[in-house]
Amino acid sequence: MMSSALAAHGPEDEGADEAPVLHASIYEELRRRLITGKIVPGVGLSTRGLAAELGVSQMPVRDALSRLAAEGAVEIRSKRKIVVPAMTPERFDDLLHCRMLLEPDAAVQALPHIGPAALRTLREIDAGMDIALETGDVLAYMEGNFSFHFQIYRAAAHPIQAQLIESLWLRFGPFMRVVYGRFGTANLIDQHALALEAIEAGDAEALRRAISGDILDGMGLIGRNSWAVA
Amino acid sequence: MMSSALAAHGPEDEGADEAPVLHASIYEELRRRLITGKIVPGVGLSTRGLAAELGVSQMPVRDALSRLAAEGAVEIRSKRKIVVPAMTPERFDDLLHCRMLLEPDAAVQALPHIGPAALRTLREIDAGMDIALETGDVLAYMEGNFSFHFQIYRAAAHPIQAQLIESLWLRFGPFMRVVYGRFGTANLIDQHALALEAIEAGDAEALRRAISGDILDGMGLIGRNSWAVA
DNA sequence: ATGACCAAAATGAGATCGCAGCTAAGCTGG
DNA sequence: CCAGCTTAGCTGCGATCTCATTTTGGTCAT
Repeated sequence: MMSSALAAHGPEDEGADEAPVLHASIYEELRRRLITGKIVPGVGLSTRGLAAELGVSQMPVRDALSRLAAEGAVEIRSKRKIVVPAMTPERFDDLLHCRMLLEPDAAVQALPHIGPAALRTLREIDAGMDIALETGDVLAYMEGNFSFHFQIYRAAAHPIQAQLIESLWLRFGPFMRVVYGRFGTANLIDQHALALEAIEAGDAEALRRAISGDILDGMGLIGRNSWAVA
Repeated sequence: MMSSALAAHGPEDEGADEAPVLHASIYEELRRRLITGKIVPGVGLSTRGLAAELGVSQMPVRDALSRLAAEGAVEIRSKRKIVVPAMTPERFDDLLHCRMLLEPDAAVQALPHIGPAALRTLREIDAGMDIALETGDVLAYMEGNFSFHFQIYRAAAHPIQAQLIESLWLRFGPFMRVVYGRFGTANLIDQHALALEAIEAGDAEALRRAISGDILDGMGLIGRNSWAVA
């Protein structure tokens, strides 16, 4: 049962030795579910439940959840409860603030390292997102969005910075899923076109503005008023 | 045997329920050792060894190491080795870059929330650091430095940002220990005085400059040439 | 009908055991 | 005496079991 889910074993950050470690696979799978919003805030995760669902024992699940807890993606509340933290206005501000600090800069740092091949990949991802927008496929849109941004960020020679940004996405992914699910993806503009132009032109400042705009647009869409979801 | 080490159970980030969870204690203990540089890069950690040393079984140690690995503090070499990653010029640049992005801003954000009591605490910490500098107590100096910075950062209402910064300190702590141990602490100037003045005056820009200067001074001391340590 | 309380199910944490892989010491054959 | 191989001891990973505690559902008293 788990084979299908874990087969999509996303590219590892460190391209080192790829040992088929089970807990790493579980971690990747859960991380994917969080970033793409397959797991929404408030749901209770249980080691036994996930273990049964993925066909392994509790142990790898525990390791994976432990890692996710360290990254703030899940919260091991008091005792006997592991939940995806609910979004609050303060938390949202915090996340948005950090994103604005790290992501535009990461894009600018990456700019010199984006070659023609990477640019082509970016265009493909963007095209896929357009389709997802039209068909209203929220999951595909979020996956594409993630791929687009990190295709850029990972091009920079700053893996730690990229990792920090990832941990941010891990935290707001579940929440954005809820937002998109409520508002739909119809209103979303394709902010990536500006970024692509800036990359092609090699214009660092334009790229910075494009990424900043994308972040503010995507997260600003929420309006700071709709916190009923918890 | 572990009781003495684990008794110093640093204040948890989330001031929630303080459940005496064993793996959390182990995590705190190891984290403290890393930030204060008690564990130097390159040493091989083993779950069984640490478990025996701390008087627990492998499991809590595994959880703790798993968390630390997630934060990049330790590296689980796919085959049978857990090590503290060695510092490289690229890694160092990456870390320094991230610090400069996050920390000065965090200090500025925190400025309005630093009351008289917190300021007094900061002065006490600074005084302790002066003593540590004179006596050449590297460990006390690093502990004080950590306390000083995070007393500021944690005052801001941005726990996520503070957590990101912590993960950065976790990564360069072991390395700085080696550097201080080699160069001594005699050359270190007390950059914190400027920060204290800025805080007292409520001058955001001065505080930003002070923190930036402190980071560049402390890490720039290395000179980018002394990478023989591995 | 409602609220308090108790017991059973469920959960996370920890311990113990077994496994596969690597390392290094020790042995054997030349 | 040295080169090459074998083997025994670590290693981290995963499974299974136990336990204390929390949660929850149902029941009984008011």
